[in-house]
Order: sequence, then C-alpha cells, then structure tokens
Amino acid sequence: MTYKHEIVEKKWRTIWEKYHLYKATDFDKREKKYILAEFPYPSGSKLHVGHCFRYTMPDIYSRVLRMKGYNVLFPIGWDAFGLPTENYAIKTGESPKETTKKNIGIYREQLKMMGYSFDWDREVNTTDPNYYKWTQWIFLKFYENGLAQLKEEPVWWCEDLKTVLANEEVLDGPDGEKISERGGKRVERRMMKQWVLKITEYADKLIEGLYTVDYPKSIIDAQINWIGKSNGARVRFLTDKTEIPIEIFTTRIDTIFGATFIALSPEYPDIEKFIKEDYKSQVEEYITKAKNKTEVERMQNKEKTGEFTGSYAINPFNEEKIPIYTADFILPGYGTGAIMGVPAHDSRDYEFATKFNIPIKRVINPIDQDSLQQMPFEDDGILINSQFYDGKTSHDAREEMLQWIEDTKIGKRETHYKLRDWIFSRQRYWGEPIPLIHKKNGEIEEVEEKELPLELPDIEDYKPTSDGLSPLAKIKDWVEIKDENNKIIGLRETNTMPNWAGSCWYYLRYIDPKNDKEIASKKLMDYWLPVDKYFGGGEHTTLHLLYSRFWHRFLYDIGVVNTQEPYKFRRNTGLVLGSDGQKMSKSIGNVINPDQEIEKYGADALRIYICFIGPYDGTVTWQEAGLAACRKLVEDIYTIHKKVSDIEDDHKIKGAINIMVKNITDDIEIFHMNTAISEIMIFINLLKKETKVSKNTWKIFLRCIAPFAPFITEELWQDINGNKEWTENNSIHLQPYPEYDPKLESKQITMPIQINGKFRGTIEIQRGESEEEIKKQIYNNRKVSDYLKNKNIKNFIIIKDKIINIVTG
RNA sequence: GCUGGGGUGGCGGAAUCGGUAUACGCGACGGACUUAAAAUCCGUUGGAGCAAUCCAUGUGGGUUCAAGUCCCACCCUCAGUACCA
Repeated sequence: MTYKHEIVEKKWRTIWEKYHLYKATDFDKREKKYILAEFPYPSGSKLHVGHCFRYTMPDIYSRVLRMKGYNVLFPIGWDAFGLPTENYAIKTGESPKETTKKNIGIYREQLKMMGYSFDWDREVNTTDPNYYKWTQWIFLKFYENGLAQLKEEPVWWCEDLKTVLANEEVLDGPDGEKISERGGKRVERRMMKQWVLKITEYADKLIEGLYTVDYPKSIIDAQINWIGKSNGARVRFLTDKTEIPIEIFTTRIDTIFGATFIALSPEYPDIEKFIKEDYKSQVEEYITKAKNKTEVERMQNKEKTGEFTGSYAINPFNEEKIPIYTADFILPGYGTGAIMGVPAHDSRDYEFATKFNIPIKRVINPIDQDSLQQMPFEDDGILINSQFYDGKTSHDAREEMLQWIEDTKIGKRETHYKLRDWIFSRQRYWGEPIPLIHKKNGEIEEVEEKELPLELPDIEDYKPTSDGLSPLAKIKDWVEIKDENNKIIGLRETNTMPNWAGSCWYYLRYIDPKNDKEIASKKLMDYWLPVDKYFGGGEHTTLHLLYSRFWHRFLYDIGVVNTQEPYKFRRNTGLVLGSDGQKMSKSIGNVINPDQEIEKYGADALRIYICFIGPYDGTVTWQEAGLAACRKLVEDIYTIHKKVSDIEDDHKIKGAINIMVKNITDDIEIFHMNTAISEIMIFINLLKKETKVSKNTWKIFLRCIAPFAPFITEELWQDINGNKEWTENNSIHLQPYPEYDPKLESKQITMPIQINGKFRGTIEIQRGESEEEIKKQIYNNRKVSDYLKNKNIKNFIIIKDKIINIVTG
C-alpha cells in the first residue's frame, strides 16, 4: 500500500496546532535564536512556490535549532498595506479591508499546509489598527526629532498609480525610461510638497553599521553604493562679476590646476547674472529647453550639450581666467550644481571640452610613467603643471590643498551623498494615515498619543486622482477638525504612508505582539534582539533592508531598542523559474501552485524537493520530475520502515549513519539543504539493499530528517516507539537532534595514490599509518607498482589520511 | 562604463584547507517482470579508443609534488547601478 500523505499530514497539522508545538518562550533559560524570513504580502493570487522557497529552508533551520535545545523564535505575519490590494478593490468594489482579511485566510491555510513551524501566537498584520498605532507612533518620534519634514522638491510622480514614489521605488525600464517598482508604470518629475524622512542624516551611521553585520558582500556594496558617500571640497571661484562667486564641489581638488572651464546646471540659482548680453538669447533658449526636457530625455541623450555664458571665473590656485558654461549634464540636486571642468582627468569634462574646443591641460601623470598616457587619465598619480604642488602624489596634494583652502577661507572640506531623503507620503488610500493636523494658523500639530491609532476611515471611493491629493481628502468630516462651536480649527494630513512603513519594524512587534502600552516591552526586546538570521529577497537591498536599518538605528538613538543593527546576519532568497526557464507569470502560464503539488505529492515531498532544487540564493528551475523523485524518496522511507526490526546494529550501517549525521549537520549550518537531501538519498539507497534495519538506526534516521519531512517522520516515530497517544513530550520535533560520534569513524581508510599528479589507484590503510607501511602497501599493489618500475623516485609526498603523490624522475 | 555573482556531462547541480572532478537527482540506453504497456526492480551512462591509454571544469598564460579551487590577462553571461563631479 502506498503512503497516504493526505491523511497523515492533515492529522499532524491539526494536533501540532492544537498544542502550539512551536511556540517561543519569553525569557527562557535556553539560549535564544531569532530566525526571520520576510513576511508575505497577501495579494489576490495565492501563495506561490517562490514563497515556499523562501520559507522552507529557514523552517528546517529553525526546527534543527529547536531540536538542538535552543529557544527559537520563528514568527510570521502579513505585510498587507499597499497598492495591489487597493487596485483590486477599485476593480472589484470589495473593500481593501475585506480583501486583505480573505487573502490572509488563504495564505495562512497554505503556509500551514506546508508544515512550517511558525509560532502562530505571534502573528502580526500591518493593517491592524493595533499594529499601525505603533507605526504612527514611530512616525511621530521622527517628527519630534526633526527627522520628518514637509519639503518642496522634485519628486517622482506616477500618473498611472497617481501617487509620488520614493527614489528607491523607481527603476530603469527596458528602454532606459524610469518606471515604478510596483507595476512597472512610467514616472515623471514633478515639483511637489511632500513629507520626507531624513534618512540622509543617517547616511554615515548606515554605512558604519554595515561593518558590524554578516551580510553578503553584494548587499554591503550595493548599500554603500546607493548611499554614495564622497568626500571632497567646496571651492569658491571669483568671477569677473566679482560680487557673485561660484562655489563648486569636487572630490579631485588635486586636479584643480587643470581646470579649464566652469559648468553650471541650467537650474543654477542666479545663473542669469552670469549671462552676458551678447549671449543672452542662445543661453536662455538652452536653459528653457533643458528645463522642459524630462529627466529621461536629458539622460537618454548622452551627448554633451551646453552654452557659453560670456562670463569668466578666476581659479583661486593660479589666477587663471576660465570660461563659465551652462550644461545639462550638471545635475541641480547634487553638490552645488556647479563643477570645475578638468578635461584631462575626467571623462565627462573631456567629452565636453573636445566638443567646445576648450583647452585640455594635463596636471597628473601616472605613477607608472612608461604606460602610454591616454586622455582622459582619471586615476591618482603625480602632480605636474601645478606650481608648488608639482611632484607630490594626488593623495598628499589633496590633503595640502584642502588645508590651504580652509586656511585662506576660499573653501572647505565637504561630504556629499547620492542618497536622497525618503519621500514618505503617498496620495493613496490603503496605507497608514499620517497622524498630523494642519492648524488654521499654519502650524502643524501631532495627533495625541492617547488618540492613536488614528484609524483609516472606511470610504466608498478609493480611486486616486491626478490632483496630487489622497482619496482621504474627499471625506470632509474626517479631515475637518472642529471646535465646540463647529468652527473648523484644523485639517488632517490626508496623505498616507508608503507600503514600506509597516515592514520597517515588524520584527520588533513579533517580540511582543499584543502589547498595548509600547511597541514592545524593553525587557523582551533586550532578550530577543537582534534577529540572528534574516532571509529575504535581493530586490529589497536598497528598499526594505535599508529603510528598516534606518528606523532601527533611529529607535536605538532615542533609546527604544538596545542594538544598533536589527539583523545580525542576512542571506538572500533566490528565484524559482518555471520549467521553461522563464520567470513564472500568469500570462505565460508557467506558474506552479503549491496547493496542487501538495495534493499530488504531499508537503513532505514538496519541502524536500524545494531543498533539493538548488542553492538557497540561486536562480533555480522548477522540474516536475525532480519533485516526483522526492516523492519516491518519501515512499522509500515509508517502505523501509516496514523492514525495521529488533536486530543488532550492523557495523557498516552504523558507520554510514554516523557520516550522514555529520554531513547533514554541517550542510544545515551553512544552509546547503540541497546537499543535505543528497546525503539522505545516499543513506536510503544503502538501506534499500538491506533486508532488515535496526530500530536504533531507524530512530536516529527519523530524527535526523524530521526537520525536512515533519509529517511522515512524526507518523513513523510514533509508530516505532509504540506510543499509544501523542504528547508534546513524545513528539519527534522536540527530541534531541542526533549527534555525530567521532569515535565511530572507521579506522580503515582508502588512500588515493597519484603518480606525477595523476590518479593511479588506491590502497587500504589504517588511519595514521606509518610511512614505511604505506610504501610497502604501494609496492604490493600491482597496478600502482607497475608505474614505478625502472623509475627513480624523486619525491614521495604523503598528506596524512588524504592522498599520496609520488614524483618520478 | 562601474559594482557584485556565475561559466563544471544531454539537463538540474556536487566538490571545507589546493588533495580520487562530475556526489545526488533527472534524462537516456540495456535487462527482468508482463500477452503488451504503465508502474516497479536490476545494471550502464563525461568524451575518444578494441585496448593499454589519452583528453576534459569558458579561453590563454603562471605558481605548485598536486589547480574547478590560488595569481595575471581575456571572452561570455546574470543581477544591481549609472552624467553623483
């Protein structure tokens, strides 16, 4: 009879759930481990195998830790605010609240079917007022500390989504145009007054923190890059209109003797003051054209353009007179919006100078003088044509020049960042209301803490509009705050928070999800923080992962949490492609639905296959045949169980299971679940050849694989132990994990023999065998000794218990 | 362009420190069972060669007793990012 997974899995799921088998215990004496995987967005489409890929490995890891005696917190919740739900509501007329509730129900059921060992008592939901009360509370803390501000600046507006987006939410589309992260719709620049969170003030702290955590190099580099810190200098150039100087920003002050022009962005304030009468018409035309170009057009046309203003600036280092241009490759938002052009040592300046016939003056020679000198030369080197500084290295010259500009007050050291402040308001309905009130007198007042949560009102019409106002603006009685005489004294802020807000601190709420006095108890946070292992998508590198590090560091600074970094360790989840090698998508029709696979093969088989499919952080391809093979493995286990009897341990099997335990334990430690599964297969292949299997061996085996296949192992464990009734204490999932016993390691080993580096055969020796004995064995081995006939042995290399290499002359 | 991964059989992929390359699985081939097929089970399976043997980890060099692994140069590919001075 074949194994009936549908019956077994349902039975155990119900029992485990009833007894809260996987609950984490606050303040427990056992060492704590906080294992976290990014919580899902419960969208209209059901759970995806991608989700299974994300959660299966951390679940197995958590299960192993639990069996090894740790107090494990492995929680789950719902990141439910955001556009997809709202768009769905607009389309169907069902309220986002209803949709969310329904979807969460489906997702929860599916995750339970997979047998994940979440502590369901700690479930959180970002759209629950008891949750977002604290999201709003943290926002107010930002506001009170001057880190939430209303700012008028160019923002990305998406006409399709009818809201502004943060820099991090804007991606490059296939044609080089800017598109939204959600939905891939076109975005454009607009000047708007928006709430920002001043993440820029945390730029240095966010960089420094990266040196204290264990993240993949790719994430660390990407975040450092995104923050884009550059140390440089602000230098004042006097102009022939002496009363108005121009301040430029440069990181290469060592090249300043090579500056042959100045370029201002078309948006440069007071630019018109530099435009000489004779040049007025063409410069003004250029500026108007540049300003009307969209960001996209301006960047797509990489060819340098610009206009001479007719004015000149004086280089403070050598008093040279250099022309002032305006050019649209100078960005208004970075540095001072003005640069010194050094064509010999900057490729963009070089391009510009070549086009406008501006002199190119070399001031840096490569240290390696004989390499042919190419233009432009952008590396550091030795200064030439720089008067007093000639012969100095770029590094030394920079230091001395910075000192000089500070002494003479013509400039100062300055640091700039690519990172922009986080645009934090959205003109959409389905998000946390920003708890602020705009008073009649122009002041802004916080919603009092005792009035939190400021609940999102139920409304009929969620539709966003193009006027830059949120749908909440239409609900008069919610927006208008009146005094006792029914006079309007203030208006509520109607923008909502971005969908990233709730996920910035969810890992804190898991620690104390029902606390109504604070975001979580300080003592509990001291106990559980930081998160020991964090798993999630690589697409969040410069979004959620950066944002939540920022929030956490801020909470640390105001004394709410006790660690500077939220996550000690991070690994990314890879991507599951369809069997055609393409990204799974409904339109292609290659999406795999976990429900159907569970129905057909069982959750145990699916879990095993998800491990076996490939490395956790890799891009893997779904293959139905692979899943079928894993189902076969489950059936093999079920079949072998019938061969278990009261016999003595076989020596060979005992050694084999010991090695399996070692290899699996090592693999799990480094999250190589695919090779752990192959170890299981190797051992099963061995047992298939046996007619009987000892109880002792089988018990070790079942405990070893229980984290991978929790259902069948519980079933067989109860059976083999003859338990009449399941109790928490006899559940396999709370038994100790098997341990490797070095004493059982076989004394006899197979040594490979190489002759001149080529493998020629093996000999059987005892561990730690003497050189003489090994040599004797080699000469006794016909195959190997044949190679040595009539040869001088020049070198005889023994790597203990590993390999032997004989070098002949 | 820059940054970070990769490149190993027909395919998915293994290979702590440099130490038997191709584990495990899929597929393929051969066989058993069957009237037959499916399922299952047992073998074989990197390439060339009758064989001894030789050749294979993107390409070309190098270091080493020994290189998929380390060093140099290059090619291809995936991801991120990009006029940031």
